[in-house]
Amino acid sequence: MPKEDRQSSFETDARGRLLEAGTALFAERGYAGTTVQGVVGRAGVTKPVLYYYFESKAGLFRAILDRAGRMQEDLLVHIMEMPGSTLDRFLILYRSIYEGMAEHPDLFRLIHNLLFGPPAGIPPYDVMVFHRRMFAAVQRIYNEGVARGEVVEAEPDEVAMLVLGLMDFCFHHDQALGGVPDPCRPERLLRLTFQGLAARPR
Amino acid sequence: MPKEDRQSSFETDARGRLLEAGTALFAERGYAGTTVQGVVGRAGVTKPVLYYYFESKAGLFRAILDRAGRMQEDLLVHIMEMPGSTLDRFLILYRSIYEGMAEHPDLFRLIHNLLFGPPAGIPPYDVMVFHRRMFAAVQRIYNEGVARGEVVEAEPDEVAMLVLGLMDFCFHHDQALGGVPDPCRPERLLRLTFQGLAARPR
DNA sequence: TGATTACTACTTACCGGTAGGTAGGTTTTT
DNA sequence: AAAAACCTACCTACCGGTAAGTAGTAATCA
Repeated sequence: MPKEDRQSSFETDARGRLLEAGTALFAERGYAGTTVQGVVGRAGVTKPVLYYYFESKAGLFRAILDRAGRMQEDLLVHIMEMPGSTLDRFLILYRSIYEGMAEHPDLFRLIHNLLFGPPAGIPPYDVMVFHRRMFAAVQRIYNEGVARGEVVEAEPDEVAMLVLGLMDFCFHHDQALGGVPDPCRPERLLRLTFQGLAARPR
Repeated sequence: MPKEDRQSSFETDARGRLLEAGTALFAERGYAGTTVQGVVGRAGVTKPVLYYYFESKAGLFRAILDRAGRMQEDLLVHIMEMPGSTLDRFLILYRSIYEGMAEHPDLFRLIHNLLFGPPAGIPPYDVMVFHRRMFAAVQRIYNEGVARGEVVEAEPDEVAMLVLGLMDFCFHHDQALGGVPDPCRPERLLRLTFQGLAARPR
């Protein structure tokens, strides 16, 4: 048995490569479209190694998402501590996300595909937590902005949809058309949107 | 052989039910996650009937998307003829889309999932046409608005991302959380955004 | 007009291939 | 030596797809 499921200890070579290969293939082909054969082939190990570290294909999937969830939490904690105006903080959020994307592109694509792709056919997993965490963060930033009088009072829920929808769509656009993932576009769009959100001085 | 592929003639019972069942299952489980067995089971026919009307699982998939493409074209032609201010026309666009969603929910979910879901694992098909058609329509509406001085000059490309990203995100939100698909939310968000887009009178 | 032919729309029964998963032995590390 | 890390060889279940045959009906022909 793998050492107490190795939740936080060092990744062995094989285990880490399986996580990486699984992330890449799940992101590229979806869960159902990914074969165990393909994952172990890409990881350069044999099949039973996967079943040794993760009890099943679904287990590998869960392990990948669990790790991603921890990463997202860390990222958001870090962002929520940043000072600045509401717009500044949203821009920091965007930039951090884009940095994360640059560092772990496959992982971000995977989450994105899970959130926006077909709902069934994957092992039971609350993928919506990723969404809810982002929503909560955006709402909190906006509410603090309202308290300081920086932005107009609006349904925080709807502002969050605007801010996140914009970013997700840019992300999707970047990776659908395999061009350059311009990190400035969401910023420009956000500024554009903010001209309607920011409290206008009389 | 089925009469000249029946592109436009009457749908037999079996053929129509296969299209419907395929749409529902592809939308729910994705292409790879959908089995031919499942489709024919839902359609209430036997397996070779699928291969009789469509040459393969991929053929059924293509037939569904081809039909959807024609429907989208018709819808957009109809919308582009509508008069009104830029905001009005965008609102009409939103409402038409939401009406289409109410009428063919599975079909819209399928397209949405294909556009935003994992890229590989489906038969070769230019799913991006759905995207491009919407983009072109929004850009045209906006450009006409610019010409009439109704809206500020901005990259039409970026405005389209704003307008479509907003709607897609609302759509996604509606169907991810299985609640009521409030057709007014995208309208409210659009108005919110327009306060920054509309040319402000001096 | 009745018999024959021909076609559409299906059915039952079945492939070959491959999916996820495992039994059990072997090497490597501690 | 004992535990951990891995391999070869294999199993069962089910996948997409097909061969071959048939009920029902429309067209053809003597």
